[in-house]
Formats: sequence, structure tokens, C-alpha cells
Amino acid sequence: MHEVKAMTNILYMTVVEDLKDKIMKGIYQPGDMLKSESEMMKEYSVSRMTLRKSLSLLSNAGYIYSVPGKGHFVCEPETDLYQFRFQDYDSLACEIDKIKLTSVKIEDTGDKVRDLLGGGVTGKNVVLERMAFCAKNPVAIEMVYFPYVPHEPVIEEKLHFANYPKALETRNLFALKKELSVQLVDVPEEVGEKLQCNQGEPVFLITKKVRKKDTNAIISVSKFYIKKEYFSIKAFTPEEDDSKKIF
Amino acid sequence: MHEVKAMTNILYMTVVEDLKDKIMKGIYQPGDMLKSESEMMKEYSVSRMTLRKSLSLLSNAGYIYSVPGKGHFVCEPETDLYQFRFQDYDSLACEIDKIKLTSVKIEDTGDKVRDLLGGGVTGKNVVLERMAFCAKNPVAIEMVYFPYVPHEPVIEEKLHFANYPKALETRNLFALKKELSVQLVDVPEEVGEKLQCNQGEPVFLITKKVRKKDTNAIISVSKFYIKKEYFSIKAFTPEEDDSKKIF
DNA sequence: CAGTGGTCTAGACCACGTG
DNA sequence: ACGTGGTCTAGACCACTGG
Repeated sequence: MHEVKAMTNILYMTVVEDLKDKIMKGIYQPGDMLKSESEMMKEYSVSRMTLRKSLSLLSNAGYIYSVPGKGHFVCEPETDLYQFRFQDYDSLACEIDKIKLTSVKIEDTGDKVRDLLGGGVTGKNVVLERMAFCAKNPVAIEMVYFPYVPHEPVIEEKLHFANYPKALETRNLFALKKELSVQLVDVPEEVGEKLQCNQGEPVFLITKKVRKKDTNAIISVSKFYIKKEYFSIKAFTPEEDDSKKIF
Repeated sequence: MHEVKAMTNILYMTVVEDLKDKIMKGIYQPGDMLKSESEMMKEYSVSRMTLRKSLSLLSNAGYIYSVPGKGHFVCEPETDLYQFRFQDYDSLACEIDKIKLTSVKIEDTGDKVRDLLGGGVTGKNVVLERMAFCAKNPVAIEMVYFPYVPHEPVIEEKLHFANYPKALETRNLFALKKELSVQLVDVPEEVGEKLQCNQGEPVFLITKKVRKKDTNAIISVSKFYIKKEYFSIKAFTPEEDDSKKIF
């Protein structure tokens, strides 16, 4: 049995570890109901609030859920969910030695992207273009679209963003959510020229949309074209951290 | 001010929503310290445990963290983390109308993959090969490697897994974690023939490793080769669910 | 109806960080 | 020494589910 025994003498942790252990070992299977709270209080000799703290942690970690009036149950495990980080140029598979702001334009009509942005009153969009180089060779190009708001001082900052991508993602990051689409496309002609690709060569196209959490309005759309050799993803099933979220 | 006011009369939720609101609006900035618990107890007229329940929720959702002896602080937001689902053949960009088990072998020597698997006493690995078809055309091929354990009944199940990929991912999903690597490679010759690709054509290679959470031992390695038109990823910054994890 | 989980309180003791 | 957050208790009332 060689119980690895918790290195904590924190009551609720011993309960968490015991239950987690039983789930890991399959003693409790997905769908099974745990004992009732009053039974577990006796079994572990803890108060109700302490026991519930343990159950709460197990719930947050995706092991159990509860149904009022019935009991606590073991979850169906989430096994197909993966996480990865994408930090714009930091995510490329090479050392970027130069990032160059290559174009700043304000477009006002006929742009399909404008609809996405739900353009403001003016309907004008700022379009920035940036390129990343590795050993003098272009490896990626990025086009960023966001609504042009006249007289907004933030724009000025954004226009100097060559090395400060974050500047584009407004003041309060908590209020934003982002979507990423990763696909392989045949390089568009103008992009191919700039990246020095053969015509029709496949390149990664990563589209990033930034939205407001509350209204869902799109704040910006970015299109990254990346030479196919310079991008890959490593993703992992989420781990519980067991740290900092302690209380 | 038009407070959208919570549709709950749950005390701890009103606290959560007020604090979250202040963070969203930037009244509290990342790094800022919140008021002390005793101050907030008075401010919201709640007991300590109720207040701490609110703080716990905000902590789980990534808004705040705490430092014993000092106070509660607003987090630096996590903005570059994305999630997506990868469910083997269900993740392809087309309707798979047929999955065919094309080969079952037991290899025992000189295989580079064996090291990865940390082969058991026998050092033998089972190698399965499966292909997915869309409108009669092959679109993906998968090679799965896992240790051969003589007399283990599970093997028998696995060998019939043509349409049951999950069978490969052992009895207790809670005890497993997975890694995914997504890259673009030139199609290897044998794979190219089977997928009917031109030589040297780029294809997606997705490598999936399944490990035990406790020992980190690799349980299986899968290699998916997917024709480049048939794969893409859509990923999102994690959302708080605000449901089921209620207690 | 009795049993379950969900919310909430008032109090206690501790370990930690700052002066 | 004092204030902070971290742990824990005993008890209360409620809404829900089931027989």
C-alpha cells in the first residue's frame, strides 16, 4: 500500500488527498456518488465547513460535482482539452532578431475586415503591418486591424508598437477574451513577395481576434502569416496547480 | 452608473460581482492590494467565511491572489493562454466516413519509439496503424505505439479499437495526462504512398503522448499524419464557467 | 416526511509580516 | 505587539429530492 502520505497536516488537504486517491485508483468511478456529507464528516472527523472546503477543491479540479438534494458525484474526466501559449512573435520557432513596422494605413471603405470590427461611427480602421526577421530573413508578417477612433490618444501609442505588441491589447486585459485560428493556406501573392516565398507555397495563417468580454465586440483582428518551418505548437492537458489558489 | 445588478441574492455572489466589476473597470489594477478582510466584512456586511468564499472564487477565476500576513492582491492577467479540444479523428476538417485498422504489429528491437515508452521487461511494443477516409480518399494515418504486456487482457480490447480510440487510453482517465505537438513536416515516403501524397509534400504531424500523472511514465505515443487541408485549430482564452462549480 | 446539499454566522486559534 | 490572512468548529436556516 505504501501510502505516500500527505506532507501537510492541513485537515482539508488530507480529505482531498484521500478522495482524489480513491478516484485515481478507480475505487470511485465516474458517475459514482460519494458518501453524504454527514457520513464523511464522521469518517474524517472534520466539521461540515472543512469537509465542504475539501469538496470545493475537488470540484474546482474537475474531479467531482454536486447535485442539490442528491449528493456528490465523480465527474466524467475531461481528456481532450489542451492548453498552449501563443505570444505572437515569441511563439516562433527561431530567434527573432528584428521586428519592423512596415506600414501604417487608415482604410475607410470596402474592407471586409471592417465588418468584423463593427467599425465605429467613422467606419475607419487602422491597419498596421509588421514583419519579423531571423538572421536577416523574413519569417513572418502580421497585419493588425482595429477601429480608428479620432482624437483617441491611445492610437498614438499603438502606432509606436513595433516592439510592443501588448500595447495593442488595451488598458484592461481582464475585460478581454481572445480567439485563435490556426490553419495552413497557400500564401497570398502580396504576402509571398514580402516573405520571399514561392508562389502557392503553404504558410501558416494565424488569425487572432480580441473581443470585449461583456459586449463581445471585436476590438482587433490580427493576421499572422508565418513561414511553415517556423511555427509549431506544444499543448498539454491542464494541470491543477495546487499552489497559490490556497484559500 | 446603471449597475447591471446581480440576478442572485446570494451574498457571496454580490461581493464577487462588485469586486470583479472594480477589477474589470480598472478601479483595481494588477498588483493593487484590496482592502483587508475585516474592512471588507464591514463594507459588505458579511461574515468572514462568506467574504472568504467570495475571495476564493475570485482567486480560482484568476483575478486575485493572497499573501499571508499582507493582504489580497489583483493578479497580472493571463492573456496568452489558449484552450482547444483535440479528439483524434473528430478534429479533422471533414466528415470521416470510414476508419480502417490497417496493421497490427509487435516490434521488439531497435525501435526508437521503444525508448520513449520505456518498454517493460520484454521490451516489446504493439504498433497499430489506422487510416481515416473521407469520400473514399485517405486523409489521415495514425500510428499508435504502446508497450506489449503479455497476457494482459486489455490488449485484446485494444486490438479491436478501429472505431474506439478511447479504448487505448486506459481504464482510469483521471490518472493520465497528455501532450500534443503540432507541426508541419515533409511527408515520409511510406506515409506519402498510403496517403497518396506527392513526395515531399508538407503534411501535419501531430504527436500525442499519454503519460501517467504520478510516475510520468509514457503509456502510449501516437503519430497522426494528416493531409494539410484537413486540419486546423480553433482555440480560445479560457472562460470562467460560473456554473456547476458552485459550492 | 427525512435526508441531501447550499448559504451564512460568530467565534476561535494559529503563522506570518511589519513595525 | 498588532494586523494580516489561513484553518477550523458548532450551529443555524433554507431549497431541493426522494419515498
